[in-house]
Amino acid sequence: MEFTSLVDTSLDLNFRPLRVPDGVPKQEVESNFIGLGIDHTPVKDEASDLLEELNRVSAENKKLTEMLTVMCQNYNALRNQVTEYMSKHNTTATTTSADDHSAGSKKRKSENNEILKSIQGESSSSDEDNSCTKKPREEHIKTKTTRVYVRTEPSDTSLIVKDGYQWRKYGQKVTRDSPSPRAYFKCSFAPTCLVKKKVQRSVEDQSILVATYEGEHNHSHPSKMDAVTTSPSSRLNGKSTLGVTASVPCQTLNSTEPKNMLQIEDKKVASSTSTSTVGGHKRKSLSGGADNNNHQNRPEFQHFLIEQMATSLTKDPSFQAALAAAISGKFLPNNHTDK
DNA sequence: CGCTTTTGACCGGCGC
DNA sequence: GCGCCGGTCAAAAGCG
Repeated sequence: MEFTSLVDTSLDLNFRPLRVPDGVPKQEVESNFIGLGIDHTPVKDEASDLLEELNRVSAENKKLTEMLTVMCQNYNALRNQVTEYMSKHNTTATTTSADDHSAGSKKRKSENNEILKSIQGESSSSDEDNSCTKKPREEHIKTKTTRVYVRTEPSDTSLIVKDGYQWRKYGQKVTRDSPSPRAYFKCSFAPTCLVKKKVQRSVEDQSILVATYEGEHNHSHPSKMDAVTTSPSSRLNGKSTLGVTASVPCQTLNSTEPKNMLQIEDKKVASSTSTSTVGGHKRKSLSGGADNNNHQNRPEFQHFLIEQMATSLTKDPSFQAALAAAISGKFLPNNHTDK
């Protein structure tokens, strides 16, 4: 992505509420009413003003929705660039995800193949994404696998990753890959939702939870449907909070603790990415965008990048709402109904 | 009482 | 064919 698009990402958020949208000047609207022969009694004037205000707000709402969509896309691009930038500034970025799994003594062949596929692109189900293949299996359900790394408190021994969705734990196993058990979750928000989640502690850093999401939610994010009340499962543990909607094209981060989110590794787009390890944790770097290295290495750009990210977050209404909820919950624990 | 979590049993795939 | 292993099931326990 181009550098200029980064500017658009957050600057568009600084919308002016009183701005007349869609290039319809306010006075033109007024003249339209005049042209329709609307009587200019005070009551009618007030009604027309309200109508005009309603139209303006509706149009503005529509435009904001579009802006939010663009912002999501730009945010993803920005995040990828940051990830790439960080990976290039870490000389320890040498190992791949396959190395990550090689902690276990003996590796099963299929597992290695799966890892290899995940690096190269995707498992057989998403090989159809390559336009060069013409297999009739394109109607198969594409199981989208997303991996999320979440840093938790060292004292937190639970395997709960709070992402806003409702999960029901249906199993726990101790695998050979890691001494810590692996927890299996199913999405319990919608009975028809078949999304599964595996949560396991990182081998290198026990304070990092590795959540692997399989499938896509066929429902909207619960936090979007009810931003105030939290799900029962999400109330259980508020230590590692993040929001990831892997099912939507743009991964929306409604995180109240953005620093907890270390990485989102989306296997579906892994064909254009390569995984590497930064500081013991895997990082994703895009294969493209290397021509931006020069200005990305400059401190000005770093500062600008940080400012842009901060601006994007602080201007984001959802982030503000989440932050307010988090703060009110932190300082006023008895203020909100907990049950 | 209903939902969630726990946990041992079971199943199927894979390697030898 | 056997054993290992990851994933899933389901009954029991826990919890609000």
